[in-house]
Amino acid sequence: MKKTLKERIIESAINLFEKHGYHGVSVGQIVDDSQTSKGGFYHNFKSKDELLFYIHDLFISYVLDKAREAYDNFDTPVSRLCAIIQSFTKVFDLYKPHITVFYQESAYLAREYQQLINEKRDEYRKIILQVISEGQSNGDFRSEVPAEISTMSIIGMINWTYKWYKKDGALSIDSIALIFNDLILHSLITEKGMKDIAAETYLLKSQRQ
Amino acid sequence: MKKTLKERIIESAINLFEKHGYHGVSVGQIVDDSQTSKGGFYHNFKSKDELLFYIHDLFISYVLDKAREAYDNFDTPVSRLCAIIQSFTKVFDLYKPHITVFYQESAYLAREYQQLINEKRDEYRKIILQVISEGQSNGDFRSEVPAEISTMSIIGMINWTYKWYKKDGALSIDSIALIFNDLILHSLITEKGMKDIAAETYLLKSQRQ
DNA sequence: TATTTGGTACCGACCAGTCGGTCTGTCCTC
DNA sequence: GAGGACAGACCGACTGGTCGGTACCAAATA
Repeated sequence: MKKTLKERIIESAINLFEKHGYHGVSVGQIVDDSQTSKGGFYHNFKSKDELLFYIHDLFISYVLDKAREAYDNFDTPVSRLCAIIQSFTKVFDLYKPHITVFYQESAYLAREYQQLINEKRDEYRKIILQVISEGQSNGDFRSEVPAEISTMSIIGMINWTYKWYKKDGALSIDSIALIFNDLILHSLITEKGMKDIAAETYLLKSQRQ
Repeated sequence: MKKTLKERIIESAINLFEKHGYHGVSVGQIVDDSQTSKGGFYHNFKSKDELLFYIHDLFISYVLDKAREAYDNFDTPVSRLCAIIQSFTKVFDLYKPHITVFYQESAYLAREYQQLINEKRDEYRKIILQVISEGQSNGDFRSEVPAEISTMSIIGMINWTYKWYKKDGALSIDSIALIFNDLILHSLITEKGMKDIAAETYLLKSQRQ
């Protein structure tokens, strides 16, 4: 199937935005890169602002779906959390430019769009919070740490990946996801949680024992 | 001591940039807010770019100093790491607007300035990497996890604070710093490390045992 | 002491260029 | 022949930066 003009514009925009930032790229440049015209652009988008929104929405909607899926497909806090971490981390192979734009340029979203995005972002956060809270209730996760802070720590730790991850780097995104699982589980889990379920399957094997 | 015009300009700029982003604020607005003129501005700064650099440098230099200090004042991996985490986290009370600008707008730094900033940022990262590596060598930290990833995870987790931390929120920055210590230590430390030193002093007390 | 000099800090009207966005027109399809 | 998809010349607003000028102060001169 041939790419529509709209898709071509979005693709050009994402790549240019990732490199030079939203304000570092003019509509004229996007139009050149996607081989169209001002007319073609404004036929498909109400404004440059709306284009920025599209890019945001593309990513956050995808990642939110994945999180819901992960939640539904598993039934313990540990397995759910790990599934979410895995899916979240793996998104970087596919959506790194989107993510970069998402976190660098979201301040420039028009108010109306910002709200729509924030709702989805909050819902995403709530899913993680929910999983951690459930884990604290059933004793799998330590209760000394406020679930809100754990949630933000996890999100921060994974999101930050966009600052350093290279697709052709030494570590694949899958191994990075495993490491994140290991780090996060170690920081949250109780002794009970460790025995309770097959948590070891989510941990890296030690070379030392 | 009276504030110099340069200081006033920087202060205005930081606050405006935090709210509206670098590109959302014109030199004219900065000039109005700091009660000066275009002339006054360009007498103190070569360009708007240079002003952005100043703000970046202010923050990264401070935080780098603090990390060196933390390293020098302690002599075990665990205590050093915790001191760095503490000092890093506490910076948010003082420099949150700087940090916001630092991470949202660094893409727009001119190449020449970007390099200067990157050098300091890399040095900072190296200090943390060094501490973790030393801990892995002496057996305090687990060796299953690559030190590079642990480093980036820590940095990401703490940096992300700028997205959600509110000065008048439920948790003080000091308690947040303690929680970070707890989470990070749990994720890195070995059983030996736990016994070896008084690592408990850095962990939150459980309510359950 | 009174006056000149020179340098620094600052002022604000102004400019050239760029940007997002519009509008009229053309082609192509149904 | 009507309506959607796109082309591209064009516009007004605004931006970063300039430049001739002023206010002020300390040192030099008389």
